[in-house]
Amino acid sequence: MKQKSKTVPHRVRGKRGPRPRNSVTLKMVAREAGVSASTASRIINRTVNVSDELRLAVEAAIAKFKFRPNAAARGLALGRTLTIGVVSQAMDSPFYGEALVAIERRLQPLGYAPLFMSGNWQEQEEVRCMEELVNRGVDGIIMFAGCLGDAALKAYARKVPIVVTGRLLRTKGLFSMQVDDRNGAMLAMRHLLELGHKRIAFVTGFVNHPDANERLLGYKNALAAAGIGFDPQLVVPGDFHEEGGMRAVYQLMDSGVKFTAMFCVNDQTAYGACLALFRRGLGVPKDVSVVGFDDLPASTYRIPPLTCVRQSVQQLGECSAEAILQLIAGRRPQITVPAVELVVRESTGGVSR
Amino acid sequence: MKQKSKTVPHRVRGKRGPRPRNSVTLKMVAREAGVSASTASRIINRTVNVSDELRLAVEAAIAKFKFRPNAAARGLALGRTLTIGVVSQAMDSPFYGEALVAIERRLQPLGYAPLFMSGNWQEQEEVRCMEELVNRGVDGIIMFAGCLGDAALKAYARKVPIVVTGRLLRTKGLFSMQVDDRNGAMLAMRHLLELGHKRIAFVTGFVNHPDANERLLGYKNALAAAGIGFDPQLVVPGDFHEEGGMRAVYQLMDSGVKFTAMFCVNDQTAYGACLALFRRGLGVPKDVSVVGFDDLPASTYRIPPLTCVRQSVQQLGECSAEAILQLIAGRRPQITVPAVELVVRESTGGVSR
DNA sequence: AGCATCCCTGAAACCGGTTGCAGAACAGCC
DNA sequence: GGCTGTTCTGCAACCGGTTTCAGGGATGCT
Repeated sequence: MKQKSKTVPHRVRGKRGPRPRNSVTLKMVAREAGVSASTASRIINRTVNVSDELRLAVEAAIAKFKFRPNAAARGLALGRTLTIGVVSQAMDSPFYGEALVAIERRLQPLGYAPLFMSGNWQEQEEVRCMEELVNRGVDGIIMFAGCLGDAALKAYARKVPIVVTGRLLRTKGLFSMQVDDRNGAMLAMRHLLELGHKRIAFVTGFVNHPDANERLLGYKNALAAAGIGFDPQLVVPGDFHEEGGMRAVYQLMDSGVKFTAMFCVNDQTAYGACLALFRRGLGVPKDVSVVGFDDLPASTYRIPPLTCVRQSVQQLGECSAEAILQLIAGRRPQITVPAVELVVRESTGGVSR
Repeated sequence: MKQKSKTVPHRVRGKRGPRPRNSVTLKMVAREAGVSASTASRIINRTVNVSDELRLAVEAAIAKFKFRPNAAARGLALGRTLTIGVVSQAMDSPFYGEALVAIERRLQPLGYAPLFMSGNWQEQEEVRCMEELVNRGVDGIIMFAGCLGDAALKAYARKVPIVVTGRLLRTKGLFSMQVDDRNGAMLAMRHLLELGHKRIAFVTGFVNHPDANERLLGYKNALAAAGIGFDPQLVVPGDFHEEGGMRAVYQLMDSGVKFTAMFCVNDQTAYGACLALFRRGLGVPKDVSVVGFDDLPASTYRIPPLTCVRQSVQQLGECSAEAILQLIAGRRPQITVPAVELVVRESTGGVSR
């Protein structure tokens, strides 16, 4: 009768794998040092005390082979990948660049690496990013704004810690932070009002974008506080980019509305607005004062340098990195959101006509 | 006598691991579908033909559980992580942003995700990035410029495919591409010369930066071709940023050298130069013509819009992504480096004084 | 019927780490 | 010496996939 071979162990494969594995493994280091892999691992991670002799031997072997533990294996064993997913909307936007750098800098000394992905302001793409990040087993996710629904976000938060900006949300495993857009807008408006402007246009962003809405609210509040009536004709749509700013100016001027100042939903919009004014022969701030929002690095070097509301994107990045770390550590983040402030430069002046 | 317990199998641990593993595993899917993990794996990867019945069962189970394979485990088993490391110098630089987006877009449909890290123009940091990326087992690395030595780069290329820009190097597993800086500089200079400028300043970058050197060479060649003597006083150092451009203008003007046009090593330098000229009461292009290099998105919206040499950073990103994919596939990349071209806008004009 | 093939499928080895458990070595104390 | 405690170390299980190998069933051919 043929014997069942169930219990016969497999022959060890001679060589395998689609690609040559030329990297140094823990086992090789351990053998070189004359210890077992477990001991070597413990020495590397300082999990327990080990005799000096062995420790030195292992360290020597590590140095000799330039051994660096395989991140995938470690991630698999530990259930942590030392990776933080970061979903921004467009990495080429000067707005996000700063934040990403700040995150990277904060994370790097702790061994964490950021994995950046772009949502491009499309819910579907944001979902793709989130799924991908979860599959890759990131230890946490930082999400900048975005159109993903609150409910979906909360669902993800049950699988992995999440820090989100641009909205306020309370759930376990999620921390949200929002800059004070409304207050920022009021700072800008108060500045223009103090300069004597009464006809102030507002170039907004996409319809229903929360940031834009908040800033519009600040615009209205400031007008009301100054006793100036709200004129819907002075509010025109933009797209958060230069093009939108240009179109907005053309639309305003073509409609015949009078205005002596503009408050733009963000700096890029202001850049476009300035160019359109220039094209129509109007000077900034001689004929029209312009205020932006963000304080991008480039704003300092515009001609003229742009007056704007500063929200420190760098600080925002630092804070979100800090928050995700605390969330991962199981603590509830104690973070103060960076304040907005007005930076007066040379794109604003008194009323001249 | 006490029996040796070597052969007694360990008791299965009840629960372990520092964090709860709440994710769906292949095994769960397989059990649900009534097949083994091996079969499920094969179905997912389409490794072999499987009866329709089983395939449908497995697909149903996957859908039911929303199963997505754990990337770390897959990476460990396959030896590939579907991750491409990208070392840029500063992610907040508008220059790199575009390239990164292009890379992401090219890689995404293939399941690859880019892992971005910043070298900050420091050899030591670049080494850190490379080490980290290698440890993480990325399938390939794209490196933008940088100060890492050629020898070191070649050494890394023996462990992982590398695409590098900004230098020319030939080794196995490495592909390099360089935009034609010299030719670009000559385009810019020819334009200024044709406008009648004879006293043209050049604001360079860091000393010994290869790009800056190449562009300086183009500057000299163009002058020589036009029969104009080279005046070292017209060449001043910058730093590739706005600040450097400003300092350069001040230095030029304070030294009393006469010039009617400036060629700047990159757009950001030109922005700074324009601002400094503005500060000193000089108009662009009325008093001084300015040409940049890069054609950053912002250049279109400067006042006046900047004339510059365009190197399509986006194309550069696409090409490098394409190249690394081909390299990973074991082919030698067939890539044509994007050409440089002159984009004439409004920061250049005829000589007025 | 007898035998070689081919197609599917599952058990188990393997990727490269971490870690629970037990055993060895050694010290301290009665 | 005998016994208890520490401290250190190694075996082997485990993370969650992929893949080799062998075996069972169906089929083709003589």
